[in-house]
Amino acid sequence: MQRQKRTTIYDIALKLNLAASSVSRALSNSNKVNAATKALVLKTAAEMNYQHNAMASNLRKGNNPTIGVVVPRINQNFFSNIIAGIEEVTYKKGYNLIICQSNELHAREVDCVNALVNQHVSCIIISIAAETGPYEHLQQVLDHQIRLIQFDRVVEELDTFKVINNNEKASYEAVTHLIEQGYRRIALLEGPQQLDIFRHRKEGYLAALRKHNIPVLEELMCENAWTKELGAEATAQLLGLENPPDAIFASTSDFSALGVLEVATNKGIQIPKDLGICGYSNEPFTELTSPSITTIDQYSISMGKTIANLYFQEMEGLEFNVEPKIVSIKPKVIVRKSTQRIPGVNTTA
Amino acid sequence: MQRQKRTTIYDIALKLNLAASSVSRALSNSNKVNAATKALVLKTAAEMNYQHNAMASNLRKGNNPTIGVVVPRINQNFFSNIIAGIEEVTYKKGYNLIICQSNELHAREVDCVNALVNQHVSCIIISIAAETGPYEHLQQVLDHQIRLIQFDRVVEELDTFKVINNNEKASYEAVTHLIEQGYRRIALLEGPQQLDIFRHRKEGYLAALRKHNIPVLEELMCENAWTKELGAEATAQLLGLENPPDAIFASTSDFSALGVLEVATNKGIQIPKDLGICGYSNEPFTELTSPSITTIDQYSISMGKTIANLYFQEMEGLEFNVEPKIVSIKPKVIVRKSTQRIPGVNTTA
DNA sequence: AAAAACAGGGCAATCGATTGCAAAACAAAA
DNA sequence: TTTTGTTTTGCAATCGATTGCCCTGTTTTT
Repeated sequence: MQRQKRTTIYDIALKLNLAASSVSRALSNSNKVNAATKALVLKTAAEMNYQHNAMASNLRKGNNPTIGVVVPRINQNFFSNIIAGIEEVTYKKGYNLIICQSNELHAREVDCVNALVNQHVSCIIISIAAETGPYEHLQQVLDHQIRLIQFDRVVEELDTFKVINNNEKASYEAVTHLIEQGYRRIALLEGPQQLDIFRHRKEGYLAALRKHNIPVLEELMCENAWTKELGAEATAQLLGLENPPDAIFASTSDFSALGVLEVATNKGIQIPKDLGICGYSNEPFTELTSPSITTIDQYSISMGKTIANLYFQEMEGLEFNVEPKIVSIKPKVIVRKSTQRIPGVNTTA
Repeated sequence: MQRQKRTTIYDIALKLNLAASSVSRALSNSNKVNAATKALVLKTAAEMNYQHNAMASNLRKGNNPTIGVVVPRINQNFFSNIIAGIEEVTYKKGYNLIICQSNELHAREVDCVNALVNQHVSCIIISIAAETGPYEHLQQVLDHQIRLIQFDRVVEELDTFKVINNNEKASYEAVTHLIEQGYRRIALLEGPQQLDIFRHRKEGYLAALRKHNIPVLEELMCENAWTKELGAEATAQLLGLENPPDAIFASTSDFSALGVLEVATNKGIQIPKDLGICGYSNEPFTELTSPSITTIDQYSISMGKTIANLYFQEMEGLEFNVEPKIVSIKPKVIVRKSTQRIPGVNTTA
């Protein structure tokens, strides 16, 4: 494969009998070059089909206006919204976005992070995989003076910028809403407890129960029910109890809640009358099920923007050793039919 | 901001009293360097926290193992699945993925493409924006010897590799299914006709009607009904006709079909008995509505893989001027309740 | 008219890794 | 011991753009 050489500033310089430095200055619109020359260079560059070589430029300038993003799955509503939000901001700043997915695997996450460090990106934005492991790779990022922002699922011990949802608070409010609707035996579907977000959601659940003097029952808490299938399984089990729950809070995801809904519906259980269901994430489909599912919106697109802005406002070009900020976003409970037993009463917006 | 210098191969060379070239060879596992030295270099590199500089390397080697992807919207199910599929393949090949979204705007698409050309990416994968315009920017890509793969929404005139869905065929089959179910006055919700995909879908619709000797009625074809809102509007209008349709094929998207469903349901129309509804894309929610919506699956994740494989199998490292291939994928009609009037009869799978 | 300020442009080093070629070191063959 | 062959290593150019410094005219100031 013999690709013909691209036009470089030297080619332009040669043609115009100029020095490459002048061409470079003309192209970067420096004021150290005559307006006429500038125009000539620009014109010639266009004619010769010149394209700026970002690799060479970045190498010389020692910085790469690129941000790397590592998420568990690109095609998950929450994450693709986050990415869209980030892109919206980085695009305006002329930054590129390199995207990787860990597929929830720790080894792959490490791989992705290393590739990004090799690229000398300016910043790495990450939400860690469910399969956690040592976090040396993240420490490495910092050691290499690359900015690091963790979001949603974070390694708490690691002292970095973070953008998180106040999962505990959201969870607390969701459960409070259930209680206000008269539910008393509220089951919890938990996610993998090695992830902080799921621990926090559980804490919110427990806090709400305690606050209202409702006993916490071990039998009503199901570990690792974070897919539709696992949610369905857990539900089948819960509904088979001698004293089944009157509400299920699928704190893991709306998919899990969907599993709950299907099993319950198949059993002929009336929702919300006999069983309340609350999910998490405000996936688009929650509005469309029958009944529609109460859930928690995480403002994912705007969260993505917040993350990117954090970089540009607090980190770009500034000292490396500033005190990391932690931004906490309060998610919002979206009340829908799956939990509305008492028509008039609504939870706090 | 004074960031301390990163370790380079020169630093390692200095420390070990070697030449940089040897260090480079050791790190790239060349067989032109002694095993002992190799081990020593590797060890020292690790100790000194060395990280390979991809920018310098790519510059020297004159290639950038990176693929750029431009899509209208990152957070649209179809596209995020495509991206996930592409990533799956490129990750294994050690390629990076730069993602941009055009937001359906032509100017922004041009911007994104230019940025990718500047980066000297190896390949650009694109699905064009709804707001079309001149396609010089794509011609430019080819002029710069960068591989170009168009997918889904393509500029037909442009002679490049393409991965497309056989929209006409899919559409034909969907309408045929409607006819088999006894629907006779089938309305069509069209998308922007400057996009080839929507033209093809319309052709499939027309072909199916003709094939079954069903008259084509202008009043049953609605232009530009490709969002939920527009779909709803169009439906309201259609159902107000003296002779309303008995089925609506929302060839634009499932969102549009959702609009149809809502309006029809609100009017108390029985689905599928009095009105059949068919969407396009197999969005996850189509399974969840009541009734569930018949739609067309585009195998998006596997399509993403196909696209990436096309690059690696047909283009990477090969001659630039090979005859572009066009891969056509046949989407599949997913029959659900919104069109099943006759329980037994099913369409071809 | 001499001095100072400034505009415009060129020279050459630099960013960090790679690689063709040459040199050195060592082993094997004559 | 000399010659030939094979490893191993070093030298220096290269990829393409940027930038500090210097040089040459021209304009402004005194």
